[in-house]
Amino acid sequence: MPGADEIVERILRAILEHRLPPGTKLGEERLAVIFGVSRTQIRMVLSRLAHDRIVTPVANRGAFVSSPSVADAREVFEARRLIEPALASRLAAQVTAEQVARLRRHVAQEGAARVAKDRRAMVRLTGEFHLMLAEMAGNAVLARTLLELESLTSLILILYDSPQAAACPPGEHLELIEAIEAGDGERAARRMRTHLNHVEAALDYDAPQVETFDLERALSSDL
Amino acid sequence: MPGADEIVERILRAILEHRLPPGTKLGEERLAVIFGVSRTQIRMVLSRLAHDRIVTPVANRGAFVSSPSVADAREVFEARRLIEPALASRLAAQVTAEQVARLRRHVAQEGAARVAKDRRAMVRLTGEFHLMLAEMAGNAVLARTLLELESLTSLILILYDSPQAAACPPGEHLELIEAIEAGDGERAARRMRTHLNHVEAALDYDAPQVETFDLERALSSDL
DNA sequence: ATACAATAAATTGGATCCAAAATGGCAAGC
DNA sequence: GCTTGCCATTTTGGATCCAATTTATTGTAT
Repeated sequence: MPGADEIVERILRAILEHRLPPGTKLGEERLAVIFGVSRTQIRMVLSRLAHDRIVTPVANRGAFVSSPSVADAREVFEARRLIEPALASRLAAQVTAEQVARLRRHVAQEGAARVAKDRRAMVRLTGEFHLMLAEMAGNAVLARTLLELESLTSLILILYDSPQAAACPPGEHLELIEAIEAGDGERAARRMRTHLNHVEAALDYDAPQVETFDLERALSSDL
Repeated sequence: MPGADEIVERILRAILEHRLPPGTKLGEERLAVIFGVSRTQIRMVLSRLAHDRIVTPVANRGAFVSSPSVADAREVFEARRLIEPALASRLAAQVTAEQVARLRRHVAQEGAARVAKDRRAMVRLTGEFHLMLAEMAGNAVLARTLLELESLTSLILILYDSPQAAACPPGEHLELIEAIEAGDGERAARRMRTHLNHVEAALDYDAPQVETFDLERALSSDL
């Protein structure tokens, strides 16, 4: 029987792995039996997720996985462009050989998932790469913020990414590691910035990929 | 009877105004009668605040207003140095005359509180100034993050600021506004950075002003 | 046959209740 | 007189219960 923190973790992980698309209803009783806890705990969990905008509560109707609007998406990427380049730069100044090795191993896994065409693993690993950088940079406050941003990014990708486009362009993580390993903070920051620009540029804000429950509501109000 | 969101707001405001020092016990029943709601709501509120590290839960003993460690404090200021200069720069590029007027009015209030030696108002107003900038910059995600950072800063000031030192050096907010009004993003970012450096430099990380419960725990582990 | 209305089922939102742990006071003993 | 151990009280942590709103279903009427 997991605690509230662990349940939050597992739901976030499910979102990061694209197992929970935007608009999914998170019924309290359902979750309670899934995790083997009481509804009270679940409501605690949903309250926290709602506080981080990962979940959107609708009065008397329950909590739904959020469907970030285009405006939300732009804000998330803007925030990431602020935080992550600075984080990469900081890491370049203090990175250890052991950390570089871990990053390289991780990127190797990404490559393996890519050739295996395991999209779920790919999405998870690319997301985890960014979180790994944040943890290594040694600022827990920012790492937590980035976990939130990464989760929202995951939802944004489902909504606005063209299905065949990779979550992160292939070689860019490796180039980033090289800049970090070389201790070149300026270059690392620049590469992170362009990397994030590429990810956002691959989105199509005009064509949401999934029928969001916003759409459903729009339809139902049409009757 | 306020909702959970409003109660969170009011507790955060109390922290920003230095009415809730670090280490204060937040008993559930106490809060429940204060806000005229049931304990269930309060536990929701405390759960959210704990999730943001504003409050620290101790098993079977209740929730306490957090006492950020020196390491925590450094991380908070590092995060603010990352976010706020970029925010100021962004605002400089899009600020309206009406917004500038609001900022000037706010700084005037700060000055009035200063001459009136109303420390509580001063602390609240200087904190609100930074939050106001974040809101005007038009990124809700970052504004929320900054509210969290500002609350933690408030606790840090109580713990490590020398009592007579002002929370923010007098003229710097005004200089910042001038740079923003001039549309000079580069200068605005630079001034914000030096401003935050001044605030942190005024701290004395070696001499906590209050007996934190971290200290108490250090003593009790001495027995 | 379709649309509408009424009723039944399910779900959320909130409060109350119960057990477990901790705190504080009290008495006994050193 | 001070410390130590025990018991009562308080408080947290969790689950259960109840009311209110919503959703689904069924029946009826046009």
